[in-house]
Amino acid sequence: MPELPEVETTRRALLATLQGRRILRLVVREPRLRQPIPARLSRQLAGTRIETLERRAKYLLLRTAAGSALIHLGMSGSLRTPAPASPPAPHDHYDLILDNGCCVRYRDPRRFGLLLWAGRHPERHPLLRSIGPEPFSDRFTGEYLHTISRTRSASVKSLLMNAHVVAGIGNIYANEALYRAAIHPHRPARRIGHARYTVLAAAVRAVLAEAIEAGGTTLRDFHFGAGNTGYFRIQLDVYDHAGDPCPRCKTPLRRLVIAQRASYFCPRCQH
DNA sequence: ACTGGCTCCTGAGGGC
DNA sequence: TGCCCTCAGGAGCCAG
Repeated sequence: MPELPEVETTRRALLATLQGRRILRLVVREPRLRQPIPARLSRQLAGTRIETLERRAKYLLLRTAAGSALIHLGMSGSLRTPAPASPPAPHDHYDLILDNGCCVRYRDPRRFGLLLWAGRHPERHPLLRSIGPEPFSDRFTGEYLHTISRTRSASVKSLLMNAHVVAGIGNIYANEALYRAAIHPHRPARRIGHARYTVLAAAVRAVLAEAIEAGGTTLRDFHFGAGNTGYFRIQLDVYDHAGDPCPRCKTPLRRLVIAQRASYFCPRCQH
């Protein structure tokens, strides 16, 4: 499941392939993603030059001279550069064909992803407009979390996973960051003080940075992965480890469902 | 203004 | 071995 580190790794892997190239055409085999791929998108992209590939939250922004396309990988999406002339596999929904013959191919079995046109000011697009600060930005601090949480009754884990509060933190890294910060996922957000939020903000950045770093080391597999999903994982301390001993204190880790999401934590370390 | 529940979809994995 | 059922998850949307 692509979280922010996987999206960032995809961006880095594809940047050199895409930057400065002209798009010959977009080939759509299956437009039915979470929203349909707009019929006019092929026309909007054809012939235009790619300026850069950026990331905002878990969205990729393909910036071209004509405007930006918005790409989301959903739950099971991946972008890869298949070997020349390799036929599309099942769930390969679209290809971006470049002027040097390169092809960037999107695969997404569950079709939760998106490919949309966002025009010349993608930051104003409804899907991007109200997203919170990036975890690596100066705005994302303990003070920010403390301030925004004063009036909220939701759990701290729900707060972390709320894209309007902070961009790009999914279930896996929310669990891992809370474990590192020794905060119980179910604790009401308003009942956490400034100092602990500072620890949490640092933990969020650390766990994401490590995962991006790990992604960098697996870039080759990620590009051309034959048969594998293309995703990677850092060593996760708690996620999907219910019953295993806590790495810190050996107490068996527990699983709890919070807001429909599996939550893993150490009942002794986290409070 | 928030919050939790629902929804899209398919593949993996457990149980029998 | 094989079938069936459940579950997983990103995030927009909706109702309360």
